[in-house]
Amino acid sequence: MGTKERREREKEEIRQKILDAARELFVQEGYDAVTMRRIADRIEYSATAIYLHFKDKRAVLIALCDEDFLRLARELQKIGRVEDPVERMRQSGRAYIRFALEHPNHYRWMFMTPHPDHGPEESGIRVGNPEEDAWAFLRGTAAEAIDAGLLRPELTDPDLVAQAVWGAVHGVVSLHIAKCNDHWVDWRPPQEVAELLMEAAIRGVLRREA
Amino acid sequence: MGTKERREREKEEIRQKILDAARELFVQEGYDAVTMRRIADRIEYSATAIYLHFKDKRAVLIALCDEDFLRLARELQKIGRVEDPVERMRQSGRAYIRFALEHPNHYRWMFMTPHPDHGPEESGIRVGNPEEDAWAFLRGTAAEAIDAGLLRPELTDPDLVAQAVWGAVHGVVSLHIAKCNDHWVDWRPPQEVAELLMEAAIRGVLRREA
DNA sequence: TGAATTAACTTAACGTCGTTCAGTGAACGG
DNA sequence: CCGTTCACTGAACGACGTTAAGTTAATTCA
Repeated sequence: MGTKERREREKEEIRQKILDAARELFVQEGYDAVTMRRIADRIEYSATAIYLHFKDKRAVLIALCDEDFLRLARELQKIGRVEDPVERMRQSGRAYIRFALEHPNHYRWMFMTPHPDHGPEESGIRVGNPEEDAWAFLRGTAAEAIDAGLLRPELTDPDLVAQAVWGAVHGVVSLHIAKCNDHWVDWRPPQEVAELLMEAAIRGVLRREA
Repeated sequence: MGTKERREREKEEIRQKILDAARELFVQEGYDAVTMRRIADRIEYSATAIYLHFKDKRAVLIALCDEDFLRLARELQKIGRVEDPVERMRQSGRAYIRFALEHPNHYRWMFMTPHPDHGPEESGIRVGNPEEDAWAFLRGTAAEAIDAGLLRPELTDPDLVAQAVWGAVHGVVSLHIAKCNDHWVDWRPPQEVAELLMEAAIRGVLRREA
């Protein structure tokens, strides 16, 4: 009587096939190439079949990037065991930038594209769990730095600090992704720019000079 | 015998009408609302008429934002007379953020959307002229700060420094534009985040503490 | 076993989009 | 006054996301 279970398993398989096809298109040719019809072609189904597994195209993309939010969180988690919160932040920044440069199309969709009301309810990630939620990891690190008295005394809001740190690395890397083909500017490697900015910001945020 | 001149004048007028209609749609309803057919409706022409004045939709958007690059450059120019380059940079950052928050749709298109090979040749702005080119203004300010010996001695590349500064303000403001509807994060006002980050970065980049 | 139900899937279609092409009619030049 | 040029239009093409109706096969129940 395991027919129901088998059906669910098969349904899950197709769901994953859709996501895999979408990811291939997304990575290789970018957002515009991810078309219901082209996804369907790759998995040898009709375009409308996708609607049996996802509400609409947006849901496909959200599910796709859920997987990548998880991957990002896991990559940050790798360096979660660094003792000094400031050093941990530095290394998180580097990992974040590596992630963005390795998956620019995903990064664009995840962090450079507005998603109307994309609340946690539509996602499978548990908010606040640092193993799944990269933001919780960053915020937690900032809070640790504050609690350990490492930062200047006027810096007491971990959200504010974490958002500033995020803004710094995001700014450098998203500028690079959006405008690296812009010939107005003589671009420097984003890693170098980010290293400079992070180092300066950290120095400016620490309680005393070393 | 001024018929040719009159024709050119009329053509320029329609071009401007197209841009104005496109801007209205863009500001009020965002990128997706800017449709050749909807632009045409507003100016009471057929959609194909637009192609007599612009190569394609992309050209309309580029021309539209050219005007806004100019506006941004002019707003920066207003504070161009601040003596101290560091203070000038601080105020430029604030002006930049104000611009982004006042024109989020334009900002998105200008700085958060990749434009394949958008070189200066397609634009009417003269590269390097700080009155028209905001990037030249920023880079120049960074160069001044370096030349005046205000920055730490290892900072010798004005491009690197200027790109870091740009990255900082861009990061905060673009994160806000892209994700302010994201309920995962308890967002702080972008002005506050940017102020914190800028102040920290500046402090970390100056040669000595005040 | 055979009829009824359910689920997965397809085909056809709608309305939108950017863009192209074959006209049309008025203004212009000789 | 005739031929040309010019701004412009309407219909059309192929793509898009999405919906509705129909088909087919597996499952359930009598």
